[in-house]
Amino acid sequence: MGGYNHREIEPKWQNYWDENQLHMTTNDPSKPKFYCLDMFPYPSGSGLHVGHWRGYVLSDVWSRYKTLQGYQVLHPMGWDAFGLPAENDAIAKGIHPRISTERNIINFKRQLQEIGAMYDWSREIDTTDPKYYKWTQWIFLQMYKHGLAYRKEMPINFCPSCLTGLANEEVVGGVCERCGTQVEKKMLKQWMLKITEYADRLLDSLKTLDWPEKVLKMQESWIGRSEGADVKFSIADSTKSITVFTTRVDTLFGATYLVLAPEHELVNEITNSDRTAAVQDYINEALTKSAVERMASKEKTGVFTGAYGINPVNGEKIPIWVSDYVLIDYGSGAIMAVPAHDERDFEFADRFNISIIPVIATDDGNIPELPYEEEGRLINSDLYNNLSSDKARKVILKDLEKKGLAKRAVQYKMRDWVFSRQRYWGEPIPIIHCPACGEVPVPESELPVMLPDVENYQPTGTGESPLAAIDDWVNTTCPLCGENAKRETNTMPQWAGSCWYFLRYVDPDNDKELADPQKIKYWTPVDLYVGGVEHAVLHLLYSRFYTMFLKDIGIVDYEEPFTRLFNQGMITKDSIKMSKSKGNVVNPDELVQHYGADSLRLYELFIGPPEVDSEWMDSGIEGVYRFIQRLWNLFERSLEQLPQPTQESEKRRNRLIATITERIESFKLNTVVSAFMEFINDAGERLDKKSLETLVVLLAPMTPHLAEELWRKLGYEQSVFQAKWPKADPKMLVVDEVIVAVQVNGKTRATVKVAVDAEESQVSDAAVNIPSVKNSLAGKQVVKTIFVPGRIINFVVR
RNA sequence: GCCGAAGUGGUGGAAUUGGUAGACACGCACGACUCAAAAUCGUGUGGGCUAGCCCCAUGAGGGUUCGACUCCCUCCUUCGGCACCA
Repeated sequence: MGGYNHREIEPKWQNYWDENQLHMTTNDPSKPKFYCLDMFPYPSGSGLHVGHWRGYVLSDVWSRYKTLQGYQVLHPMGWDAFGLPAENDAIAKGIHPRISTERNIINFKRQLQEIGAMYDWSREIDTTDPKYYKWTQWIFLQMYKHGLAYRKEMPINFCPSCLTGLANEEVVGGVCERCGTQVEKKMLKQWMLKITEYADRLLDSLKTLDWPEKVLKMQESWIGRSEGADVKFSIADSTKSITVFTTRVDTLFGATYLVLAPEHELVNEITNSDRTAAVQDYINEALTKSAVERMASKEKTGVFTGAYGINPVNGEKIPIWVSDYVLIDYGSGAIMAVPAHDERDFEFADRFNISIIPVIATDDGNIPELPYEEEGRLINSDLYNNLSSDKARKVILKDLEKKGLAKRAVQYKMRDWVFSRQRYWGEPIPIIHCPACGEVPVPESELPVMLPDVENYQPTGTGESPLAAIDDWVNTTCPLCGENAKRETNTMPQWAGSCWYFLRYVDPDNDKELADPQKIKYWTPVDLYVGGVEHAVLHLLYSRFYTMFLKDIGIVDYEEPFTRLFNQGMITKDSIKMSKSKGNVVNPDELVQHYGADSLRLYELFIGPPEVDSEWMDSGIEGVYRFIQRLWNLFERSLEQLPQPTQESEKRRNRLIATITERIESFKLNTVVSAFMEFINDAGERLDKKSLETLVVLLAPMTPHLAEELWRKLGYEQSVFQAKWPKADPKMLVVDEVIVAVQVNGKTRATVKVAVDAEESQVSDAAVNIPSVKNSLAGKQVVKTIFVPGRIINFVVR
């Protein structure tokens, strides 16, 4: 007999699991499978803090729970190891990113092993391993061959600090998501992935996902589908025309001017000669402004081109302006402006004295205050007057369609994905540029295109990556004609490796294909995906896109990679996110040392509802540590002299099974812990053997080391994870006595203990005799009695 | 500005087809053990007063209901997302 000593038992069982390979994924096709995946981390130099652990504990609890339920569980871990921090480190200290990455991985792995997580390390993957990125490049080639990867000269978001182009998704509020520097627009020839081709599929199949509402909403609004029409405005005294996209065809009669984005290709062509100087000045100014400056300017700016368009519904001549409030990369880069019914147009028209014609009245026929953006009834619209907005849209569109002046159109906010980075530490894009043959994909047999060593990691900032300086790597021969050619020197973004990694875990060493089709079929898609909500759009959208593409080329047979998603909340300290720079990081290593991994695991669960942010309190872990000790002592006491099970203990035991199972299933893991605490508090001096056994198995997913130790104390020779998750006997869950609340006019005056199936009259008789109830009823007349069996009885009195 | 989530003791939180608000834990107080402390164990702990068979109380105000943390309306605060997307 001795006190609870985690320092002894935790290493012991970790070694045991290791030696007996208990965390290796089994291969028994007769069993149902469960694929439980963590978002793999970027192995940073700062190591893991208790906030990171929350998700890992959660997924581990589920993996162990499913194992106990007889599932064959795949629970792997790996490294999303390409990325800027390692590269910036390399620039600053001259350490090769591979060296620092390897060092960081060792530390991460040690920490993960210390929580006792049941990862199958034989399946560990690393996105920077050529054996892995060979397939990242392979997927790119397939996309290229299917016309989904293309190169385009375009103004992209460029971070002057990271010296690389960024995807739209990586720009948050006009600044670089990574370093917070204001991004600039820069014309660069970029590799793009045609994610917009999948826009509708990405939107539609959101419906099929068991994901947090919030994430679904974010993806939906990111994709930003809107339905409307392309309407053609011919240009007066010209053969050209301007097409605009609008969702409000019903307001066409109110269109009093047109606006082109400064970058619009027709601007120069249509500008009147006497306006050329003014227009040029305006464009030059607009183009040098950053995105932030463009948005920040309070006042609308613009310039008249001197040209006029013809409104297709009434033949009116309306002026054509240029303004930077129209975006070149949405719709056609041109709009029809309806100042009466659009706030932005109103502001602009007001400033430049352009006429404002209301064409929508409220449903009761009043002309509302302008700008009025709601729908209503048409006015000033010729033969369409009096139609509702909805009806008018259909009719006007139909009439214009007949004349070939409009057609139904759909636009998305989502843009194609800027896929190239001018950085070193990423997957080389497997393309060769040949003066004669043009872009030539590297033959699949020559993959991977290895990332060469360089002497200088410094980005050039010229639109070329540091790879461009390595002549013997860049210079190669064309796979088609054999003549001298050059390699593509851009690399892929960090997201590339994480788009498909869930597939690689099922067959990580395969060098013939991405993964064995049988294994893909058996294990994927992922049943439960656990990670932070910060990836709600970026990673999860890209990964869904990749999966749909892989379905189209026959690699997988489903559209969605992650059936169920769970976002764990952040753990804060002093109400702010933990970070090294804020100096508020709680290091798990010391806590493991002091309280043990089981206590830390338990506190990570107990701290609060797993999906919401929770504040870290050092005293909190004390509480669960004490609980574990009380539990341990209860075991020791009980084993000295085991009592026999009683009807009462059996009921409590079965109720515990039901409660714990239900709460794990519904992810109420904080209340799982409190259920155990209540059980122990009610247990009395000793527990019978059956109760102890049940308790140990139920605890095993949460506190695996402790459970394994106690399982041996109960006389078992095998791992507790070979045991079966118990099932509650429904007969034992029925209660025969309940406490019923007695209310008078809805106020609880007393409680009364009655048989569960007691009739109203019985409860009523017992209730009215309770002094406090009697007093409340005195001198009053009971007009109504509400009786909810097993819950309340309420006397309504007057 | 638009969309969404949340607001419960000193603290973290529990309670949902509307039915005893505050489980469980932290903290605190008192007691036991001890020379003492720590640890441990036990008891108490939403607020108020006139101390009861009382009143008030789930961000504020209203509503529905026999009964509201829970449903509806208005507002406040905090957090998250989007933001000149036509």
